[in-house]
This record gives sequence, structure tokens and C-alpha cells, in this order.
Amino acid sequence: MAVSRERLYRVGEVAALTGVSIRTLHHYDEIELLPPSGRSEAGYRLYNDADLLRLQQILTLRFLGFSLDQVCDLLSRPDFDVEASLRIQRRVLRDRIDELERIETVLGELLERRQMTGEWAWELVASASASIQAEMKLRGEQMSEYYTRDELQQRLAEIGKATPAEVIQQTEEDWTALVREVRANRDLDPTDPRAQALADRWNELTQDMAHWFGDDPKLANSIQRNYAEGVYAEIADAPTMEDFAFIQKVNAARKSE
Amino acid sequence: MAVSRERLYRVGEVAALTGVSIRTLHHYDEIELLPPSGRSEAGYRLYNDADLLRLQQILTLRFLGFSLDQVCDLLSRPDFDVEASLRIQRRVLRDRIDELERIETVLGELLERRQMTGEWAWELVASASASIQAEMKLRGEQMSEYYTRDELQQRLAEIGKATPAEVIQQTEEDWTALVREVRANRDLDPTDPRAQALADRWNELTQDMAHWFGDDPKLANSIQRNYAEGVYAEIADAPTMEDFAFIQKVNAARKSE
DNA sequence: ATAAACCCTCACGTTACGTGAGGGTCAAGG
DNA sequence: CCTTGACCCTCACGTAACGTGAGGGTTTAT
Repeated sequence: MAVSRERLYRVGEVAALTGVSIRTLHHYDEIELLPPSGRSEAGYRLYNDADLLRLQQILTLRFLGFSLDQVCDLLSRPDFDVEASLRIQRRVLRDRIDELERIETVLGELLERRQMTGEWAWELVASASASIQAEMKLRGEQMSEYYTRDELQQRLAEIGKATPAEVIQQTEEDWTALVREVRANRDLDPTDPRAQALADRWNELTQDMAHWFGDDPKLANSIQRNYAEGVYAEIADAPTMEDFAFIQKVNAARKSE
Repeated sequence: MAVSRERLYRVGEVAALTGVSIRTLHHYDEIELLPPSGRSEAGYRLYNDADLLRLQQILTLRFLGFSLDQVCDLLSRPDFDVEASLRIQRRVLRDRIDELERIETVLGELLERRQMTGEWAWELVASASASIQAEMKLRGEQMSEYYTRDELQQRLAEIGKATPAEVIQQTEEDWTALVREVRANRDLDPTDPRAQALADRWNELTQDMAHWFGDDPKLANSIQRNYAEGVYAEIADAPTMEDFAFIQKVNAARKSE
């Protein structure tokens, strides 16, 4: 087993290779995001290939909109896997490309309307702004969900194992029953006591499940998002967004009393 | 002439319509980038449709990577034209989409190599980083080139004035002569000494001109771009992309010796 | 052995807002 | 008529991710 003399790079070399500034490397060292794996006697930072790979991950994740804090979290997660991460990154990139194409066509429409009519289509102006804003915000918010989805499966599986089977089955039955009732009564006035009773049961069940999830708001958030994206659309008795909306209205009506 | 009661929006409405935060509107007002066209008696900011259009431009330009300062400059240029700007924005978006696709394939290659060989292709890791860095920096640097075309004319005019007329004429004659010769000999082998002689003269002339441009790399870059887009296509004796390509090949052949 | 080219550690500056604090305005309701 | 809730205002300080020197060692090529 030869001491395979790995290639070592100084800040300047890393900078030249990757295009990041030296100051950035200093910064990433300061915040312990990318401490060089070694130092020379004189105190020079020395990076190896693994460091470069980590840097690549950092840059990509930052490019996708994560804050350095979030990147820190992601990379330090025990189950972090570079290959899985790369796959996710590609998926996100494709999604982003789609978004850009959407924006491009929105701008195209705006321009066309202007040239056809000589007037500005103000609603298109607003929606163009909204599209762009959405795309700018998307970075780091919706993004983290991409990284949570896979994890989500796993977490749910864990929770599943840690919970007695009868409890799970019971809960599922409760849910399906409740969802059916809600769906049959979605036209009730939010102030109707029957609606409030339904909301009560709903909140209770949610509480129970929340208890399983622990105090992890991310998990809840992910589930929400997955709903919004229709991940569970095929499951007939899973609550839909309309169901959620109804319950929210009822809860809101109660609060405002 | 009825006082056509234009629609007016307060900060909250603009925010709801476009997705920007109220604070951002305040900020854009503070720096005089987007002062509302009116105020209510109580001091409420009141925006009209034209303001919304300006906001759309601001958001798009920012999205493309301009700083607020740059956006300020652009929008206040006397020759600024929203429609032209929209066209440019679409082109930039398409370019950016191409870049994202490139990055996506780079990541794909990296991943594939890893999965085929079980090893990381370090050079790909570095180049992936470089791609991403390039794309992140591109914002606002190369970007301004798209918008510089008009400015370019002006700068060239300035330089023209600051340089004695005979020198300019001499240079122009040198260029036309050289370009004709190059065009007649573009099928020469890059290693041919005659080709190299041409390349030498070319490089020398380029040096001379570079000297006029001072140390402003942006200017040089702009010229490159304008060439690529065929701005000077009508000028018969202006070098074409093929001419450039030929010289580059010759230079490359020389270096690799 | 002496520049030239790198590298180090402070430490303050910058951009584009976020986030309250403290306080007017205005339509609906009691 | 007055209050309450939803908006709006103006400061003014906070923040993220570096940029940009200042002041001072290190390495290497001549």
C-alpha cells in the first residue's frame, strides 16, 4: 500500500481550476464549510481531490439557490450521498430550464401583444413580473423539498416501523372515514357547528400524526408540498387541497369570532 | 379630453400583483429606481401601469444579473427602449438556457463516469465547478455586453477623435489589405509559414488596436460579440468569423509545437 | 540575495433587501 | 362617534456572502 501521494492544491490553484475567488475559499474555511484537508508548514491551505469534489457540490447547491447554511446542513447529513445529490441536481436543473422557457414565452407574448396592438397588455406585464419573482424566490425554498423527497420516503418508513401496525391501520381508517365525510359536507357554512365538529376531528387526527413526526416542521412541510404537487393524487381517499382549504376556512371562521 | 382615470395601486396591491415585497418597493423608491408616480394625501405611494412596466423591466434585468445600479443606468439612458430591451432579454434567456443545459450534461457526464468506473473523474469535477462559476459570474459582466451595442458606437467615436486621422486611415488600409490576403489564403495549412506570417501581421495589428482600447477588456469583448452577431456584416472588408477562425487555428498550431 | 509572485490574518465595506419599532389612515361596525 | 383591524408611513439596525485593502511572512527564479 504505497502512500499514494495525492495531488495537493493551494488556494490560487483551486481558484484557477474552479473559478472561485481566493477570498471565497477563505470564507468557506472560516465558516467551516470547506476547511482544507491540510496546511503546509507555513500555514498555506492545502486542498486535495476530495476537497475539490466537496467544493463542486457546494457550488452547485449554491447555484441552485441554497444558502451556505443550508449547504452546510445538507453536506453534513449522515446520509448525504454525492451521487444521489448529482441526480437531484440534474433534475432541478431541468426544472429550472423549463421555468426559464416559460418566462421566455411570457416575455414573447408580452412583446407580441405590444407589437400587434401598440398597447401594453398590463395583465401580462404583471404576470411577467410575477413569473420572474417566483423563479427568484424558488431558490432555496421549494429547492430543499427536492432534497427532502427521497428522505421523506425513508423517514416515513422509519416512522412506520416504529409504530405498531394496528395503530397505523386504525389511523388510516379514521382518515378515510373523515375525508369522505368532509367531502360530502364541503358546502357547509364554515360557521356551521357540523363543519366545526369535522374540523375538530381533523385537527385531532393531525395532532396525532404530528406527534409521530416529532417536532420536525420540515417533514410536515414536505408532506404539504407533496400534496400540492399531486404526489398522492392516485390515492382516492387521501385528502385533496380542497379538503385542506375547507378545514382552513372553518378554523379561520372560528378564530375570528 | 377626459382625465382618463388611470388605475392606481398601493404598495400592497403591487406586491400582491407582482410578488415583490413591500420593502423592496420602498427600497426602489429610496434609491430612486422606481419612485411611485404619485402619492396620496396621506403619503401613500401610488403606482400606475407605467410604473408596473418599469418594475417588470427592473425585475427582469435583475434576474438576468444586473445590479440595481446598472439597472438604474440602463433605464435612464435616453435611448432606452422597452421593446428592444424585451427582445434582448429573450435572447439572454435563451443563452442562459443553453448554458444550463450544458451544465446539466456536464453533471451527467460526471455522474456517468462515476457509475461506470467507480472512480471520480477529477478533471470533470473541476470543470463542473468552473462551468457553474462561469454561469454565476456571467451575471452582469458579459451581460452588459448585450446592452452595450449603442454605447459601443459612442466609445469608438471617442477613440476615433482621440487618435490622429492618418493613423486611423493607415490602420484601416492595413486591415483591408490583410483581410483580403487572409481570405485568399484561408485554405493554407495552419503550419504553413505563409499562414504564420499572416497570423503574425494579424496579431500585430490587433496589438496596436488593443492599445487604443486601453486596458478595457469589456470593449474588446463587446466587439467580439458584435462580430459574432454579424453587426458589421455589410462592411465587405471587415474580417468575418471565418477569418478569425483561421487565425486562431494558425496560432493554436504554433503553440502546440 | 533579492525581487516577483504567492500566501496569511485581521478588519472594515458593500449590495439588496429583512425585520421590527413607533406611529398615522381609513373603511366597517358597535 | 368612536374604535378596531388592516394598511400605510418613516427611521434604523441586522444579514449574507463575500470584496477589498493593510500589513506582513514564504517560495522560487534569476
